Amino acid sequence: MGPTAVGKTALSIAVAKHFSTQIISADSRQCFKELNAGVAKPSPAELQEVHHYFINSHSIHERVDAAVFEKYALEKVQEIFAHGDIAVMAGGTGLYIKTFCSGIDKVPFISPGIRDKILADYTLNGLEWLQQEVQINDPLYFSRGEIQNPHRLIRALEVKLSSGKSIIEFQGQKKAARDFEIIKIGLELPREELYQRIYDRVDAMIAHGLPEEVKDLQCYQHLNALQTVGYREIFDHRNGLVSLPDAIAAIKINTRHYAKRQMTWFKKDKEVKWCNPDFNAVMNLIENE
RNA sequence: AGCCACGUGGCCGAGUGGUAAGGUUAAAGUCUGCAAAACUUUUAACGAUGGUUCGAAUCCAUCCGUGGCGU
Repeated sequence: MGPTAVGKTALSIAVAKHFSTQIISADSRQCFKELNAGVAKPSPAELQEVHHYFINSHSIHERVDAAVFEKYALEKVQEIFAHGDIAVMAGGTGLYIKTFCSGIDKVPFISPGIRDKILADYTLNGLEWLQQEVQINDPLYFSRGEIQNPHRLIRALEVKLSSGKSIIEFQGQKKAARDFEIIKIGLELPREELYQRIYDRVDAMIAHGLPEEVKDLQCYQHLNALQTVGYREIFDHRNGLVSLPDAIAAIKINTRHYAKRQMTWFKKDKEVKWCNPDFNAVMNLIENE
């Protein structure tokens, strides 16, 4: 794991080849086959070298979330273990990695209708309405949860309306047990170097046709999968809100913010062993475990 | 060397006499079903000098700077 552009892809391929195994990507955007120029997937040649799961495996029209990933990745890791002892996971989506490693609290199934209704009402009536609904229906969450955060409020509300119970009652369940060992390795670079790599990557994405790709996806700009750094900013440009140079500058800033959030997330996990994105350094960490 | 306008935090920007909105950047952080998402916190400014006034970012003068017009 590690921030975007730190060098996870190349390193994970080297490690997977060393162990003659395969890779499960843990990236919430690279799984979409419709997204290419903006999400820094492994190249076709790299995909040829080592088999990757969760790359191009889903469509932007499907719902993909942490629970979907958990189920998918657990299945695939068993397939890999059928042929060997070691599997490699590589990615930057902290929540997905966490869910794979220790599970996610089980919450009863929620019918799609409930969520759609809440979303529609929220879009129409705004945050205050949402807060009121949660206050009325789930005072427990309202007193303890993040009441400024629409996502969390919507989640709390759908769980309450669907199950009759507060989402808080479902939280804090026992961590899932896994029947394999996990070694967590974090890749890091000095901030300045990482930022330079981010800038270079963004310029490369533009050169490799991100604006054209975005053009073709514009009719899907409302989909969650398109709420993605690189795509949103170009949508803004295409919608006449900003110039292309300004959009590119915004992509660089937003990618930096993203990288920072990733580092904040990963740093909290004390099980992570940190090193530079260097093959020998990583192999040392693995052998010491 | 004349006329006009302007000079507020890194940037944008509100504020015409009562002690400085907001946005953005930057920094730090939160996180169990949209996570490349969403959210939270923090820092910091009235060009300079002098004057009027109980009180000036707001009014006056001079200077400095920027832009425009003129020459």
